[in-house]
Amino acid sequence: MNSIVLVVEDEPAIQELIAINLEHAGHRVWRAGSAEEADALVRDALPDLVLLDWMLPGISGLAYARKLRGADRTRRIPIIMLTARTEERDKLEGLEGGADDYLTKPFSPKELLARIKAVLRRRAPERTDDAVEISGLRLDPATRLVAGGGREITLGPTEFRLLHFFMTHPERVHSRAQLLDRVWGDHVFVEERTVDVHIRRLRQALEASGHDRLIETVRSSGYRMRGA
Amino acid sequence: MNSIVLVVEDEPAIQELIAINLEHAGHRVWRAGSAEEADALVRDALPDLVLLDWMLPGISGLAYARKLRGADRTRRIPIIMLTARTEERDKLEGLEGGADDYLTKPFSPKELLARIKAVLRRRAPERTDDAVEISGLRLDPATRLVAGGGREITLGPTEFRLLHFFMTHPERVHSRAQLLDRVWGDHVFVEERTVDVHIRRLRQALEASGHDRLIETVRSSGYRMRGA
DNA sequence: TTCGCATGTCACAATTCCGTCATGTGATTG
DNA sequence: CAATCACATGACGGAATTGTGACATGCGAA
Repeated sequence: MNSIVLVVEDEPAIQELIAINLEHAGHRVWRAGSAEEADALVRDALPDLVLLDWMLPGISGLAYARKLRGADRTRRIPIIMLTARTEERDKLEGLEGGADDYLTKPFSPKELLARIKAVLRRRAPERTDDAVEISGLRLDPATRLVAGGGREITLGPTEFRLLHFFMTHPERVHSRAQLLDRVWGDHVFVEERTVDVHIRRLRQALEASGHDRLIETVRSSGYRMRGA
Repeated sequence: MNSIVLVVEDEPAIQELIAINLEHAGHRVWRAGSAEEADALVRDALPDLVLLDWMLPGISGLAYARKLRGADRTRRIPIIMLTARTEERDKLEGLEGGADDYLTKPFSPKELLARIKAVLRRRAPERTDDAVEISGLRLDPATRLVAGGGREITLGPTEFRLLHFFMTHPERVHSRAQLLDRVWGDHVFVEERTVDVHIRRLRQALEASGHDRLIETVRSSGYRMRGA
């Protein structure tokens, strides 16, 4: 797993409790006591997920969620809202604000971790280290091994991440810009054509087992991996 | 076996009983009558496992478990909780608090030892003294002997621990930071590249029997031992 | 003390990988 | 059918990463 989670919570005791549990589960934790603090952190680098308290001094959690959803750079970050209220009304409002999930205090650490895992899997499955398999092509992040029909396949670091992303997001067409963003990462300045070259290298590596046909070119749009 | 076990128990008779049993089984035992005492010991050096009484004067066992889990330095230490209660609720809470296992008083020495062994095997198999063998390469912690295809292999202390760790965690990729953490141990201020040098030394030693090929470099990630 | 071994660090060599470009190829359009 | 467009491919120089030999240090045994 091992994701970076930004915890935005003004109550120190609760922040601490959450942080401890997350760290125990192998996540990296950034802490913020307010939306303003959180924003300062986000400006530097993007977390993989945000745990956001509903009630915050200054900008409210809900408002901050809207802000994150509003900006291109942060739109994709999964958000889980924390709240003491249990009313259905709030839940709906929270989800409308753009949260991916919603947790009512008090909650058990187990539940917290389960939700995080679920949300990450839904929104960013390439960040988990579960092995993926498609049509006899198997990729295992933990061992960093790729095998096609039994035979082992060697990939460079970038091709590995690229394939991992494709396999965790099959069927969908990804533009070069999207791929650069999600495989190369935030804040990179690279020619879009570079993607083509890496696609080429990936296909070449997959040729041995015939899995290169899984990577399809969608003219004038981008690339897509076949899921079956 | 020969692990260092920290026993945190306020009742002297029980502490004594446990300590004697553990020592008889070949473990080194540190004793503490409270969480505060335990903490003083832990500050100096890390035990391999903590036996933690649920009810303690001052900071409770559960709270202390949380604290251990909260700090980077102590997060990985296996914890077994001791309690007089048998209620399921407590058990769950204890496990959530981060305990690896849970022992209800009264328990037999045999059971205690078995649980310790099981927990160590699960959380830190490199701390048990079971012999390991992979592809004709055999390492026996008890006798500190390594043999490759019949021929004996001599290793320095660090290379031995490194190989032991690899053999107890095969296939997985380990980053240099992880290796430093788990092979070099606590309180190390060592360059990451030092790992490379020891990998080199280990490979050199394994060359004689051809087992050096089991240690693979995973560019941009770390190293991995082949399991078959 | 002196010797030998183990260790950590460095500098440099050897690889591998990456991003870019030039050019080729096939599809699309007018 | 020619012009154009989008992608494929091969090559290349430089960047990044890892391998390797050498050395200083520290520690314990002789």
